[in-house]
Amino acid sequence: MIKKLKKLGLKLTPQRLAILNLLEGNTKHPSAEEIYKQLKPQYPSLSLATVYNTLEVLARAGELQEIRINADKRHFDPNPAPHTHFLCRICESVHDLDAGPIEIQAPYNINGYLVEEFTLYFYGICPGCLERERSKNQ
Amino acid sequence: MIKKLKKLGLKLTPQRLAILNLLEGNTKHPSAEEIYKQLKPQYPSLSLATVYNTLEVLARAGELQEIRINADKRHFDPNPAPHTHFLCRICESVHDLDAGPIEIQAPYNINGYLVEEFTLYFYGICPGCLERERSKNQ
DNA sequence: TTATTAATTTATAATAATTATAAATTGATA
DNA sequence: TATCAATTTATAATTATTATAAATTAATAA
Repeated sequence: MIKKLKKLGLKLTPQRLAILNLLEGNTKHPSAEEIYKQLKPQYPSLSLATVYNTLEVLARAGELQEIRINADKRHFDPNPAPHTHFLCRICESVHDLDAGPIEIQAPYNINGYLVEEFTLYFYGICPGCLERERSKNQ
Repeated sequence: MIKKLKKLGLKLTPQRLAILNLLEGNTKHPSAEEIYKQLKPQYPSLSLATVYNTLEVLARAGELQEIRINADKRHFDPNPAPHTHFLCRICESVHDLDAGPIEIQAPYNINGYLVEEFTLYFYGICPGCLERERSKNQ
């Protein structure tokens, strides 16, 4: 990971390492604000702008991916490989969701449109909220 | 269309009729701002808030659909039936794009997640911008 | 080890789409 | 035609994100 940053010609700053470290293996798909709030106690000088800058740089370098499943805010996934996501409309959590093989392979041409990438997002209710609803309605 | 509004218990206002009329058969997928600017000359008292309110009401009634393909702003489509869209990263225009049959049928359950709806968005370069790029690079 | 410098961080302001508010207006009904 | 709830309107508030510019710092070379 450190090697990757260097390879990209990026400076190794404590802020970047902290953000990378927080995201490593993280399956919660946090927003920039959430990342900021979680790191702030440990890095009191941390600025929200730095979080945005770092996420932007890392996303452009292909080290993570931005998830635009929520109209209100972006979420971030340390796994840059294309895969599908699910947004719960009750608790607003974002989950990985394997919907089986998806045959779309970008880039390709369709009706004269050059398709470079695509997003497939699922919306509904997550298992936790389904359970909670079930308990309530008893 | 007028019948539909009445059926929904919605008042028949000139603003609503104007917005519906503008969208009818419109394949440009305008944003709220664009709808507002187009109608303002003819309806000088029109407020942007009214455009948002009306679009919200009509979308909730299933008379049109919101397209969240662009991170910056929503677009609106008079066709409420599920179909796929394309966003050009050069001119930012939104187009209908038939990507062949999509087998996903909401609602259904996958891994304990209740999937109620999904979106499939394509990103790339539209035919017009491809042509323009081609001319430039000659 | 230290000086240099370009990259980065930081605090803060700006932006822009959307939503909330509350007063004024109006469509639908009796 | 009067009534009233629904709607419109102007405007302020909200909120995520981006821009700005000064201060700081990581990396490099002397």
